[in-house]
Amino acid sequence: MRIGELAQRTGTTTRALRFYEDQGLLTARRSANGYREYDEDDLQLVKEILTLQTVGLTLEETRPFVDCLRSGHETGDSCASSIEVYRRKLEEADALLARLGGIRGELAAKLAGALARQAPDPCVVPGAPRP
Amino acid sequence: MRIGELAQRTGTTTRALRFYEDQGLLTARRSANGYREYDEDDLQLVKEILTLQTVGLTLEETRPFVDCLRSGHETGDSCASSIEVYRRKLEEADALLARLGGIRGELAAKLAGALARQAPDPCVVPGAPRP
DNA sequence: CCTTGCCTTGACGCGGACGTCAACGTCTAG
DNA sequence: CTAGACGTTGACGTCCGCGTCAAGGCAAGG
Repeated sequence: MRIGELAQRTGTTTRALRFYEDQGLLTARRSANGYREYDEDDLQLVKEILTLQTVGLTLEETRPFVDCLRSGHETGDSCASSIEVYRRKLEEADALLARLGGIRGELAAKLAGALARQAPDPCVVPGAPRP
Repeated sequence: MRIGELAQRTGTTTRALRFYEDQGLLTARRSANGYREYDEDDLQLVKEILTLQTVGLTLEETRPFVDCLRSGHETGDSCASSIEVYRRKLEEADALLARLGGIRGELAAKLAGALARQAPDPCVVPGAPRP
């Protein structure tokens, strides 16, 4: 298949696919007229990349998975380096969750403080009919 | 005080302060030689900006707080528009936490799956002495 | 006088993942 | 023959919050 079809079947854009090629993640045979030609393996590879993107991996981080698929494994995460990336990203996610949770708390506190200052009466819920 | 001192007392850089000025968040009087001159109000204003940054607001989103301080209020969050920003960011944080939690779960599942495929024997912990 | 350290403006760089445009070749249907 | 849909490469734009020069002016100490 050509690039347009691959883009459509994977739900991405031709621009993205060419970009992946630039980054060395995707390679393409060329037909006589210079058009890129892809097969089912490429389809799987792109799907893998896109799936990994949705769970927060950068393109660089998908490289081990791509290499793993290229070296004949059935899944991209059959190799130790891929699993290592999973571990790292899991740690990153946990760290981010912790930070974000803290931030959420600070935000909530700031909001509460501002509301308290705005309406210093603690017994009346906002939306009082008469000032 | 001049820009270097302001930067030092707020824990930021002169470059950042000039950038804030570019964005219209900070204004400075000029002394005879063209140097920027700041007062204590500016110090508070910059501190407010930096604090808001740490809780995830973009510079653009700090603008209501800055305007609020400029219009004479004691705190930047004394105005309705600032409070509205708090609310929005709180919602954003919650949405992000939810997404990130989901992602974390997917990552954990992928890792577990990969490990299971790697060592199909569920009774032996990794690190077996003999293959 | 010279050096040092502060200040000025302006302009480009970065990371990430593409979008968008230019300017063109190619294939297919009518 | 021509229009339209597809493909090609290359290069610059986007967002954000500055960092990092470059190329100087200004003030104070020795």
